[in-house]
Amino acid sequence: MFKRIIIAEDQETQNISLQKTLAELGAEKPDYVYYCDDALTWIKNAVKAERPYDLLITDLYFEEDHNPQKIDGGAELIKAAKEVQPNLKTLVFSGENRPAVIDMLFKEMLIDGYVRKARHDGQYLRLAISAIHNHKKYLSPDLKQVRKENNSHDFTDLDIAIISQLVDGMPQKNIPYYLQENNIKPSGLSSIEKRLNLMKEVLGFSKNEQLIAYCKDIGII
Amino acid sequence: MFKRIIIAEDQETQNISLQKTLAELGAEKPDYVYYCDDALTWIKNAVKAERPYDLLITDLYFEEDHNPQKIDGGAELIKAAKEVQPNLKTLVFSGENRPAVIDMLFKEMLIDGYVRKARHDGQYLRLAISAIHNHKKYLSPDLKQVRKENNSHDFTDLDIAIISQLVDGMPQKNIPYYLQENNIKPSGLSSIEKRLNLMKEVLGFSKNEQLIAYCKDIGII
DNA sequence: AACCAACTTACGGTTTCCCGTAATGATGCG
DNA sequence: CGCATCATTACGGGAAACCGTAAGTTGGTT
Repeated sequence: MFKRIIIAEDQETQNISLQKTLAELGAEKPDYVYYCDDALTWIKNAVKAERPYDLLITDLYFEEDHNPQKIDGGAELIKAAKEVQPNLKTLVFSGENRPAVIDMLFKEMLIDGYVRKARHDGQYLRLAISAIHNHKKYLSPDLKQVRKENNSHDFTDLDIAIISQLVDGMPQKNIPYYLQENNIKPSGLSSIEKRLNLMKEVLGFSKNEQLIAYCKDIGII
Repeated sequence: MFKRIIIAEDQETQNISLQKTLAELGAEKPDYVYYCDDALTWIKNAVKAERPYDLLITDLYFEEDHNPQKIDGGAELIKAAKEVQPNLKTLVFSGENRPAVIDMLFKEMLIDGYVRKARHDGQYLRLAISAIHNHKKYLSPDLKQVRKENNSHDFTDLDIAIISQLVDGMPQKNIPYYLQENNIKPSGLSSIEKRLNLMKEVLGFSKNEQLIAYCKDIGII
């Protein structure tokens, strides 16, 4: 089993139950912090002291408070940590269930496991840690289902840019200027209209208002 | 301290940490369930056995799985539980932070406390349980801030009807027919336009899309 | 270079929305 | 009743969005 584990999780009760779950697994008492910056500091110090961590368990999203942070969330923390210690194993533990986000973590951040905060998360945490210890990847099973069900539109960067601009109050006819300035490729007004039409058609909507509400529901904005 | 507590929380790790937090408070070992229906069953049985619970701690949203439930979430559970046992104290423990939703819980469900799953939730849980034990209401402080900032518009039934229709895809010009059928008073197209303008002006918006996103954020739709 | 296919943009007519103004209706008070 | 005030509705010009079609671009193939 892992000797040295560090937990980055801002929610007090989650942090406690993570510690308890690890204890049941026979892991040594893990270190735990409530801020990303602290996590990186500890990881750096551990490397310097030649007692590096074996595993980082981190949430994705941390709430802001009166303690401003340089590192914004779990993804950035993983990136920074791997620069200090490339061989560090990483397990993400978060409520996030959007496939696009989780795919990115595995493909770009090269994380070793993802467990979603959901019904059987304790059990899956144990499986994940065991799998990672055996140099395997792990994804909690509740996410594989979501992927099948989700027969919905795949939102591209362009789609999200358009919707974000609408939500920010930009008139549709002015969005082309914004897209050009940000080097987003199709930037013509017709392309924007076509894109909006496609999204609404696929989802069975007739008005932008419906689309905005839907995007809020599934959390892409 | 409370003698008999029941916890309804589907997330395994949260459930564990709730139990641990309660144990630290000197409460007796609470009962805990992972489904709303089970919670109600236990509450009913406890009443029948004349050993009723003193406090119900529940999440708001429960994930669906292969175990279909009659009771959909924490709000319905509270309503059903109070029909069985009107004097039952209730504490909601959820990630929800939309003021409209939480206001509804206090005003309509008459809950005794709300603690948001966030940074210091363990500490606030202890304060909440203590406050409720002393027959006081409790709201975790991270939410009071949100409320102060929220210098917002007071949405009338008309406002909500208009916005709901837009979100359902009704063209603005057809909303008067809907309002007449439902006996909602000002139903002229001009009144609808004026109302939308007022809402947008107060909130500093220029487009309906912004308004929809805002209403989703604060939870009135 | 010529060609094709797919993508992107431009253009116009129509509908809807926006917004200011005016007319109508309801209510209260002397 | 007459009048004032406020809320609601009707109207019309102009702007924006919608939608189909045509023109232009790009990238790959022969």
